[in-house]
Amino acid sequence: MRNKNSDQGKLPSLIRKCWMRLNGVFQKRVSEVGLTPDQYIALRWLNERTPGTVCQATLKTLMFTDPNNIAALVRRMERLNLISRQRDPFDGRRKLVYCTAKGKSLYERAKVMASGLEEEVLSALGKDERKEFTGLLREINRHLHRDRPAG
Amino acid sequence: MRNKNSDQGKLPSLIRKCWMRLNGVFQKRVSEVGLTPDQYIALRWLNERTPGTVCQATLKTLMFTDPNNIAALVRRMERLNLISRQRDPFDGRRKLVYCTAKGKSLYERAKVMASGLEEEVLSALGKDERKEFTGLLREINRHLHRDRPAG
DNA sequence: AGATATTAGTACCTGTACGTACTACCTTGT
DNA sequence: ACAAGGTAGTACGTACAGGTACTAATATCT
Repeated sequence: MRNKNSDQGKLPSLIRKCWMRLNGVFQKRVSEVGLTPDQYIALRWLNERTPGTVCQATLKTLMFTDPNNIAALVRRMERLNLISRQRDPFDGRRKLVYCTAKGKSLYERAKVMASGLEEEVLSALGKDERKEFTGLLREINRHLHRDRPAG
Repeated sequence: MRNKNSDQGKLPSLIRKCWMRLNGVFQKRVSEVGLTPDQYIALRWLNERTPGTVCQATLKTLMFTDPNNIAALVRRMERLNLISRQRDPFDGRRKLVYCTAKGKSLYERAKVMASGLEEEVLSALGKDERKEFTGLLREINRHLHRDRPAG
């Protein structure tokens, strides 16, 4: 039973390593065209939604993060001229986010670079294992979504 | 075939969410005794190794991160009096890291708080699914470990 | 002994995660 | 019309991830 200590905290450690490595590979790919992973993800959503329908709160939901992080991300992207922002004329609280021509150009190039990454990662697994794995991830995510202890 | 857009980039997104939520729950637990997740992990290794045998490079390896992050982590922990550092008298390059009494005390309390988290997370899965899941994670980790594209 | 390479650690930079506290705006209730 | 509550966004602080560039100490080769 006593597995020495290399297996202590197996699951958090494994998921942490998995995420960090996956993000690292992803970052290396998209950084070749001058984007970070999150910038790429944000641009992807902006290019998949009708322009003028995405505000920062929408991005927050789509990207599973905080208003906080979105604000910082969007500010950096605006500084890099990847996106532009303006107040929603129909709701003065909202700031609509628009992808610039430069943003779209980098996104299209990054898409080529990044495409196939998921396939490569999953290529470590067999056909059946892929469905099994993503299914288990979803279950854990659902479970963690409800686990709000001692908030 | 066209799954709308909610499933775009499934795997990175799923692993990201899984890691972030897991870390979030973990953080809530250990923060109740005044530690961050990484501080807890560092203290765990320090308390499992013979004192005087752990330098920052060792921690780097154990925690799967950079000298960079270790330096910052260890500096914060030293400032909080959780650990102390001194040069290895036998190798002047190394800085040995020691857990203080305060660090050990917080670690012991956090261990109680944090223990059972993995069990709770895995409780989303059945007995057989657990082994399956951790096995698949290991495979992907091994695969990503070799995937060093366009470094 | 002296030049070179390797290893441990640091400093500085950007980017991301998340907490609290705050402003600006919309909506609702009285 | 005005107060109360909810929502969108910001500012500030701390912590973590990772890049480059640098110092210091050790090891090696000549």
